[in-house]
Formats: sequence, C-alpha cells, structure tokens
Amino acid sequence: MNRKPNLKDVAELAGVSAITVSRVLTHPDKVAAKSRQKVEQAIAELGYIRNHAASALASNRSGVLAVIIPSLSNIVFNEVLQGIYSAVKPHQLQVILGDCHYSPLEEEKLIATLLSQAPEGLILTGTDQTDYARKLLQNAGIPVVQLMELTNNPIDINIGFSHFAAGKAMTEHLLARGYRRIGFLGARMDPRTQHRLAGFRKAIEDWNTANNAKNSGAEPSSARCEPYVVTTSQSSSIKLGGQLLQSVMAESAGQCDAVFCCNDDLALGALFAARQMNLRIPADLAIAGFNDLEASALVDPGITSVASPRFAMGQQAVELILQKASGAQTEFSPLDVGFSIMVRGST
Amino acid sequence: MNRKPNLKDVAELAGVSAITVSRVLTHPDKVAAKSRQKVEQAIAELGYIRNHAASALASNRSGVLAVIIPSLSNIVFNEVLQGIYSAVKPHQLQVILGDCHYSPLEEEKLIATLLSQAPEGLILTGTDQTDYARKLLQNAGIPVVQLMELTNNPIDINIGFSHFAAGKAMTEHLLARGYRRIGFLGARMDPRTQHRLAGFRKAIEDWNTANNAKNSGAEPSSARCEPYVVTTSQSSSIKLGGQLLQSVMAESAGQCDAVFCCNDDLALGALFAARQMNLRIPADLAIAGFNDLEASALVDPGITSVASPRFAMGQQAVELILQKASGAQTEFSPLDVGFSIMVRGST
DNA sequence: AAGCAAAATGGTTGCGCTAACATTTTGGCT
DNA sequence: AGCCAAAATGTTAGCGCAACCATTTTGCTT
Repeated sequence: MNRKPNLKDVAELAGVSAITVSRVLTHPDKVAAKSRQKVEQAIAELGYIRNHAASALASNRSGVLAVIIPSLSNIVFNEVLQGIYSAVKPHQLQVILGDCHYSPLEEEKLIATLLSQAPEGLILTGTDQTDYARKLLQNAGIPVVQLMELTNNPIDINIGFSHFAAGKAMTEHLLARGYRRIGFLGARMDPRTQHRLAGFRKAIEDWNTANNAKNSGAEPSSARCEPYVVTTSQSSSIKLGGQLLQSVMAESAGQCDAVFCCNDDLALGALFAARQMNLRIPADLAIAGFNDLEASALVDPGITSVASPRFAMGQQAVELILQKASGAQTEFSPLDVGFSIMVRGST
Repeated sequence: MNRKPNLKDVAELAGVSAITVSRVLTHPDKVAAKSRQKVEQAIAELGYIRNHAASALASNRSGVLAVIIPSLSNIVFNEVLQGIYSAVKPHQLQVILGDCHYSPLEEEKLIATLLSQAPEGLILTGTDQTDYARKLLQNAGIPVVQLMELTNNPIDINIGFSHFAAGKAMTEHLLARGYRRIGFLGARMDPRTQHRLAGFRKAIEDWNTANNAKNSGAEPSSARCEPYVVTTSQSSSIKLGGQLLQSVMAESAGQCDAVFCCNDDLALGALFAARQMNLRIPADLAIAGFNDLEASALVDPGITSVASPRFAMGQQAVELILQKASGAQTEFSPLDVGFSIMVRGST
C-alpha cells in the first residue's frame, strides 16, 4: 500500500471500528484502555497521521487560531506573539500568522483568507479595520480580539492601553524635568504612533495654557514650550533615529533640548548619533523612547521609555478567545492593561 | 438563513452550478466573464467565504506551508521568517509556524502535529532532527528544507552555511589582529553555537601548531595562544553578554584581550559592560560577534560580526519547496549560502 | 445468578468541496 | 446555414473524518 494510511486502515489493523480510532485521538478517556493500546500501537506501526482537513470538516472545529500583526520585523509584535504562543501551547491549537504590513487593506484581504480556515478566534493588532473587514468578522461569528490599543467601538474583545495617554505622560515627564524645547521623532506613523504624537501635543498645549495662566502678568512667550515635530513614513530603525535627530536639530537650529522618540529603535539611534555630535545626555539633550526594549536599559545612559505588558497582552488575548469560544457569554469591556514610564539616565 | 453560506447557496443566487462557483475561486480563467461576474457578485452579496477544510479534503491540496523555528524571540529567525513570508506572498499559501524552543523532542511533536495539516512543504531549522521525526518526514513525502546550517546527510533540501567555518574565520581574524588570549562567550549552546565554538577551537589549535613549527628553536609556550571558553545553557541576551564578560575576565585573571561572542546580543552586552569596566575597545579588549544585527554597526565602536543572508535563505527555502512540489525532480545538493566577516572598530 | 445502569463500541450519514468525466454552448470557418 | 473544435458548464461521486444514535459489553448490586 502506497497511499497514506487513513482511519480505516488503523481500525482494521487494530481490530476495532474507525470511530473508536477517532475517539482515541480526540477523547481518549472514552475508550477502554485495552482498545486504546491496540489502536495506539496500530497508529505507531502505520505512522498514521490524522487528516486535519477531514477532521475539521466533519467536526466543524478547525483547531486554528488566526493572528494578524502589522509587521514581522518589529520586535514589539514578536513579544506579543510569544505571549500568544505560550498561551496556546496547552491547548490543541495551531497558529496561522499573517503580516499585513501596517495596511488596513492588506489586513482586510488577510482576514478574508484566514477566515476560510474557520479559525476558532482571530487576533488583530490595532483598531483600524476597514468597514468590509468588520462586516466579515461580524458574519464569521468567532471571537475577535483587537490588541495593543483601546477603542470605544470594539468589534468584539479589546485589550490594550492608551497610546495617547502614554505619549502625554512621557511628555509631561520631560516637561517636569525642565525641558522646554522638545522634539518628537516619529517613523512610519501608524495609528498608535499618531496617538502618541497627539498625546505629546496635548501635554505641551496643556502646559502652555497652565503656564500662561500663572504668568498672566509677565510676557508669556518667554516661558512657552516649543514643540518640534519631525516625522517620516519610512519604517523605523536605529539608523533612522540618528537621521531624525539631525533633522530636528537642524529644524530647531540646535535649540532642541529633548527628543521623544516614538519607539526605542529611534531612541537608540538618537543616542548613538548624539554621542557622535558630542552632546551630553541628558545635560545637553534628553532622550525618551517607547516600548522599553532590553537594550534601552543597558546602554549608558539608560533610555527612559514606556513599558507595556506585551507578552501578557498576547496571553490574555488567547485566554479570552478561548473563554468566549467555550460559551462563556460574558461581555468584555475594553481591557486597559496600562503602561509605565521607566525613568532612566537619558532624561 | 443563519448558517454560513456555502458554495451551493452562491451557485443558486448566481444561477449557475456549484462547480462553476468553485472554478471562479480556483481557476477563474476557465469561466466565462459573464458567469464569473454573476458569481462574484453573489459571493460579495452573501459574504461567502470558502471552507478551506472541505476544499483541502476534496482537492488533496492544503495550501499550507509549515515552518518550525527554534525560538520566536531570537531576531535571527525572525529575519528568516520575513524571507519566507516575502516568498510565500505571491502564492496561495498560508504559513503555519511552530516554535520548538531549541528542543528536538518538541520539534518532533510539532512535526507530527503540523504534518496533519498535510502541508505542501516543511521548513525546519538546523539538522538535528530525531530519528522518528526523520521517519515521519520520509513517509510524508513532501519537500522538506533544513535551513541555516549544512549537513552531509540531509533529509531532503538543505540550505545554510558552515558555522564551523564562520567561527574559525572569525577567530583567525582575531589572531591576525594580534590577539592571543581570546575568550569565547557562548549562550544556549545549540548545535550551531557549538559548531562556532568548534571552529574557534580549531583556529587556535591550528595557529598554535603553525606557530610551534615556526619557533621550533625558541621556547614555544611564550607564543602560545590561550583560549578561554565560558558557556552557559541560559538563553542569550544583552545583559548576559555583560555577565559572561565578567566571568571570562575573572577566569583569565584579566588577561583576556579579545572575546568572540556566539552572537551579537552577547557582544553588545560585552561592549556595554566593557565600557563600564573602563576597558578601551579594541585597545584593551577586542569584541567580535555573530549575526551582524543592525545595532552592531551603529554602536561606537562598531562590532565586528559574521553576516549571513538570512532573509534570502528564507526566500530560497520557499522557492525550492515550490519548485519541488510542482514536480521538478531535480536533486538539490546542499546549498551553501556562505557568510562574511564584517570588520568594524571593535577589533 | 439475574438484573441493570453505565461504559464501550459500532453503523450510518453527511460535512463542503472539487476531480473526473459528460454534456452543452459558443464562435469561427467553409 | 451548417459544421466542428474549443470553450464553458454541469453531473456524479467521494475525499477522511466525527456526530448522532443504536447496540453491545462490562461491572456492579441484590
């Protein structure tokens, strides 16, 4: 026999019926130890491997979890993925991963493709899905998680934190440290980066307002905080951080005394470049980042950054999907996992 | 109607037969434009999504590519993955990714699981599969790629480079630069790392032999090159690099004048730690790494490292699998993609 | 030993789709 | 108009498995 063995072949060899073999594979406790042993031996002997497609078709359960991330190369999503994999492991689940390259349209296509696998659940990054994608997901009737950021209008389950609040908090930290000519270095400018930038602007606006009120008598302009915003649609890298630092220095005529980088890659690049420009950190220039990568804590000076529980978010996404899939009809309100500012030498 | 629409529903709405709808999805050029249009409209109207399981079962083609990497967290495999995804994109293929945590046994289990999806091909990392895994793969009859390193006894397709040669070449570079008390810092010690270490040892042994021959008259010991090897089974990180540097300094009583780190994470950590120890790089201490991460080129001084075409390897793996799957019965001999030593300031 | 509930096992059927073959329609030619 | 090959479409059957329900066996109690 040259074709691959199937259930029936195993059943014949083991001297039982096909359905018993099937049960050994899916509900081993429903089968007497003796039969189970015979079946297991037959499986080993034939090198039998269950046909997942047939199983999924007959049982209407795919055992697949679909995940779409915006970028494989960004280590941030990698950590989320690790959380997802760690949570998936004890369950009989395969992960199908798609990379939508930060494009909602690609994401839409991917969703359509991945839904054809009839996944048990779907994990998306961010909250900017197209209308058609939302419709597809509604029709699919499976648990969907929007991860990383929060929205008032979730498709289903929503886990994340406010990038606006984080951006604002970090900027307030810089203001509190006395920096007044603060640059924002932004790359790729995906929605979350834009929220961080919005938080940055809000913090400065608020500060200027408050400051004007205080110094209502004096000339206000002298105490105003001046933001310098340099952004690019290029994707982020360490090298780019250095280039953007030069841009902001040029734009501010060297006045810039602090930069808030939209992520730690840029921040590291800015740090390396600042050293070459003979800027003392943080005396001449403060550097703040986002994501709290390992390197940020270990360079000298350490880079102040925003930490968030990425691994845990991934885990939680899987857990809530499984909860929901197993019938728990609890409503999940958006789950804010928060963030924290890791203050280090760079500010 | 509450259940999900199927092919027949679409066919009825479009006024054609089910098989025509199926053809629109798989061989659109075999269907007249008029019918195709009707079908496409019906699909859109119903929000129809093909049942992949049924399709796979009936057609005996899964449209799935299985990939197993040893670690999600190691950026090296991430880059390979990116190559895989880029090559997969133009084809109708989904990637199912497994993480075996550097364990051949986990890998074996994963292989069994992933094979149940009847993938069109399988990409593995390294060449250390268990015997049972090899047997499973032989039975499966699908193209298999062993990636990253080379072997004389490949399961099927083999793409990679010699980590032994790379380790040897880097050590020879250090010797050529005049360093004589060279440390090897190794973490996790997976097979590839061990080959690098073997190359390191061989280079030093060769050098000592040659040197003895030359100085046969003089006392040989004074000119001997002394290796210091510090390894740990812990997984690699920047922080660990600093700790291992301290270990090797302690072990060598401060005599060590160069360290060859088994990867750039360790090398970065060693660099940061060396600065804090007030060692001048490369005057007091040379640092060499492996993998040529982006940061290695941008820190100051840049870290000398071994570069390899990881992205291209991933791409090539997919392409060879597809070639083989489409019937090209060409035999592939192990494909050596080579490596190059990126010499930078740290040595 | 008889009776019975529970556990174990089996037969039938259909999941949704596509391969293979069969049939119909189309369009170009004389 | 009539013919014919090629293109388009349809019919039938079955992929391998698990749900459902039916039947048999087991192991316990009286």
